[in-house]
Amino acid sequence: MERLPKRQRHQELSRLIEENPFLTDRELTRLLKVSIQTIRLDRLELAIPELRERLKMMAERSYDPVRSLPLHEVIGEIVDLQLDKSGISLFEIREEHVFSRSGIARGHHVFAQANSLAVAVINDEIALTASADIRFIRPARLGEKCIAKAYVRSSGSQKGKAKVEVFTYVGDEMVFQGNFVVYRSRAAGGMESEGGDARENRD
Amino acid sequence: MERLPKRQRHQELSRLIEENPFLTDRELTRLLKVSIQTIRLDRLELAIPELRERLKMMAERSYDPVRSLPLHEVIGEIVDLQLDKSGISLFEIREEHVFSRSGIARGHHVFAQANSLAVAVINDEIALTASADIRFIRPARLGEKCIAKAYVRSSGSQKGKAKVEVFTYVGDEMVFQGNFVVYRSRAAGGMESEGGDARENRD
DNA sequence: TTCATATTGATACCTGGTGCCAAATATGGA
DNA sequence: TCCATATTTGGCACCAGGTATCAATATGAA
Repeated sequence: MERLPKRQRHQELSRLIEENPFLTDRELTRLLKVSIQTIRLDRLELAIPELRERLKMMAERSYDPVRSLPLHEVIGEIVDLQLDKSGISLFEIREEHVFSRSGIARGHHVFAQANSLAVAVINDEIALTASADIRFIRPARLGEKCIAKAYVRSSGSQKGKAKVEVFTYVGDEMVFQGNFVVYRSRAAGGMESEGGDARENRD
Repeated sequence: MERLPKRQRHQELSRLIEENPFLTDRELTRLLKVSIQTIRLDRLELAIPELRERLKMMAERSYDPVRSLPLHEVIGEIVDLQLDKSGISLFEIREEHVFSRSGIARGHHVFAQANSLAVAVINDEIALTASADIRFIRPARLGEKCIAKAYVRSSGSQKGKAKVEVFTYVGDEMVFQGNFVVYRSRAAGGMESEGGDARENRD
């Protein structure tokens, strides 16, 4: 029965569309040397939508305000949080975080994870980084999972500044260490801000 | 002649499509209470492409590997660069960078601009942030344009560590100040990396 | 009224498909 | 070899969301 050619074509078709979603069925006929009906049967079996649907999905994804604003979110996934005490977050170094030629993470991403966590761990309506003293112990590389641990060293309880120490590890190797001073305020005091902010660090 | 209704409709049409590019002409007829031909004449005059073209453009923009990985790029636009001496970059605080309730920029974005610039200003194949001592003088707010100025204080010429001082201003107010220590290396020395990286900070 | 601009209608045609049915063409096994 | 099944191809009607073009009406100002 030799089903392989068909399966191979399916693989090839999937690959082609994945690497260039802008291909029409007609263009695919030229690439795969089969009729346009076959292409369409194949797409049907593989549940690959037509060109226009693919473009629409891409447009929607890029238009989705949540997805299109990844920077807005807390960097890293917070897996443990004891307010005013400690917190842990995970962050995987992906393609978009590294220098492409070396696979080493750009420093601000590692910093962003630590900073997000330092702010999140403070139990107050407003929490803003005031200053930080940081060290990149060794580079974090593509694919590595960074575990950041934050400890509140002096909270000042209700107002003023809190000191938060953050250590980031890959496995048992420390890659980053930082001492953060975080402004905290329940009302519109401290710095020049108003509105509750600390809460949105926990979303 | 009362041309206003037409111009108003044009304005309204532009606004509607801008805020929802997924509208078909037929949906627009319902919103603007004119015939579909009028909608199409209007689009023609305003040079607004048809729905499918709009979706395709959006898909292409989001598919562009450079644009689709905004985190990968240097944060901020580098407007002046004298290698091993100084550099200036611009960065506008946008919706996606702030705490939504207060409109204050998350610290790591301001840091990212400074860090990107500190690394970019180093004229070497590899440049990685080793440590930094930073202060957030006052919060940067939505809509503000941050101007970061970096000065290389001690370059160590060929290898080792360089000190870079970065000051970020909004207008003439300083919002951030940081002292960066940047590893530099032409070969695979210094830290544990290889491959040329400094070059890609200038792309 | 008359003239110019705006708007609407109508029709043919386009791309990139879907859906369905039938025919042609492998392909493999008894 | 022949048959059954799988696979591929062809053909036709139809669809959305348009473009292009020509004609028919408003509408409003001089």
